Amino acid sequence: MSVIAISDVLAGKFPVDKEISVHGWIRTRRDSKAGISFLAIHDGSCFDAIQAIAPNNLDNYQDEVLKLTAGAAVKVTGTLVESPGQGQSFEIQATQVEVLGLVDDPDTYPMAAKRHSIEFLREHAHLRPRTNIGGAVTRVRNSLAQAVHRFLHEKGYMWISTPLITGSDCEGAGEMFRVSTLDMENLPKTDKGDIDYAEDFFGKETFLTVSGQLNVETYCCALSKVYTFGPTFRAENSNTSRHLAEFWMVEPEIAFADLADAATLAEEMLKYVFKALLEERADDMAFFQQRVDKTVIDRLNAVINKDFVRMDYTDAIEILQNCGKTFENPVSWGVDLNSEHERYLAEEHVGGPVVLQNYPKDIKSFYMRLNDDGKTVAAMDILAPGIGEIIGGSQREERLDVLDKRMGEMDLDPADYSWYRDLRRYGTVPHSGFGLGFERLVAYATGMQNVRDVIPFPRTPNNAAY
RNA sequence: UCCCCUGUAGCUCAGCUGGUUAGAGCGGUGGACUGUUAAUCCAUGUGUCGUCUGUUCAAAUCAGACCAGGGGAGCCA
Repeated sequence: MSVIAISDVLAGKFPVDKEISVHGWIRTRRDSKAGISFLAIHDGSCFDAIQAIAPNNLDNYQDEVLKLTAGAAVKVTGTLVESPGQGQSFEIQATQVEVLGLVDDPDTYPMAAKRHSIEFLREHAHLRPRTNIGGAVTRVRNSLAQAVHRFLHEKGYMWISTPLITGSDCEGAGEMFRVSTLDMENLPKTDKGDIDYAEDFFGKETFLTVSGQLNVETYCCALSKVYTFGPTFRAENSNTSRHLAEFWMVEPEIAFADLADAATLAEEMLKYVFKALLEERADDMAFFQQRVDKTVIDRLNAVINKDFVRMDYTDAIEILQNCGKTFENPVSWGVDLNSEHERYLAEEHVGGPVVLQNYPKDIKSFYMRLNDDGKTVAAMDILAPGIGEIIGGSQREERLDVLDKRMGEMDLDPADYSWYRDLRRYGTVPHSGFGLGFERLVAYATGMQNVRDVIPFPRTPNNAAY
């Protein structure tokens, strides 16, 4: 039989006075001496639970219905009716309440019908999705992911499945996790006494990817408009509310495009996905507005309706130097901006997302295109109020001689990048792209303060439970 | 990795200038009441006081180490 979603029932997609069945988990049970019990049942399909009325003449009323507690699983069959009570439009007059699974110890069931701290929920990641906040985050995350794919698909971008296991130890974006099948208790050694990775699964050292960018550039230089959207891994010892060891990243790559094209695509994408979110998940967003961040909906609407400010790094330095504020870290041309600087620019000076671009070459990666001034590269960061850097991107260096020179300056061995260099040897073209940290996007869109609470099973230093 | 804060009942916390049987709210359980909305009212509290070591006649309370969580910083997405 097909299972009916509670979201469809509450949306009025089923005729009243007809029999239906719903499946789900009990949120609360309230008993009335009028001879009925009220069951609030949720199935995750929407924010709201549906109310079922269980009369005390059900066969299993005493033995089972009265034992239902938060978290128990049920199938309820009955007549869909318009609710005479306040707070819901429809409810089910149950003729049958089938108990699929009770909670064996309600006293210690972690997700009791009460407020919990966000940290407590995080430590019960397997039960967290049953809560209002866990369900809402999950639905918003899904809505945003689908909107990202839809937006890029409609724009003609092709989704490229770049590898998670990489043989290049030089992706240049942080510490990497090693992938190996060697016996760590008994490592094979070469004559020189080093670990012999020729004995390893791939016959060489391999790692989990820190970015799909270098790989997706190869497909960009063949299919023109491409993107990756998948997990990435960084073995950095980062303990912040903005970093994960395993996180998801959206990385579009556009051929025949400059930095401004990439910034435009990023801006259009953010506007598109936030608009889709507000339309698709009004119920969840109302919850976040009420309980998590009073400004979240206004903030998203501001992003949708305002043009992003674009600002050169050089101008940003001037603004920071002349703003009259004293920063812990002094500002001068050539320094990398700190959180406090980025926050001032996005939150106070602009009051919205800002595209910072054309950074000094010395603080950016080798593959970013050198500008004509010889001092800066065509790189951009999009800074969002409250969360900081949400997007990082650049125009890629397409000139082989300049690329080689930059690699030389940064002590990188061109031999390690032979296939990447080939793209510049065989029909090279200007191209640009960016990376969007998906968890940061979800955090920004919900008002959640910590990316660990917007990914189902967060991976952070010392934490890989579940 | 660095700085700061925290770790007491299923959960959120109080207690901590060391001193008899460690408390409250919520949850749960029992009852009352009610077409109820995490309802209301009454009753119900034996928990390695994060772990280990030390100081002391005496440690939840003081000290040290360690572990865990949070906030900030750095790295970045």
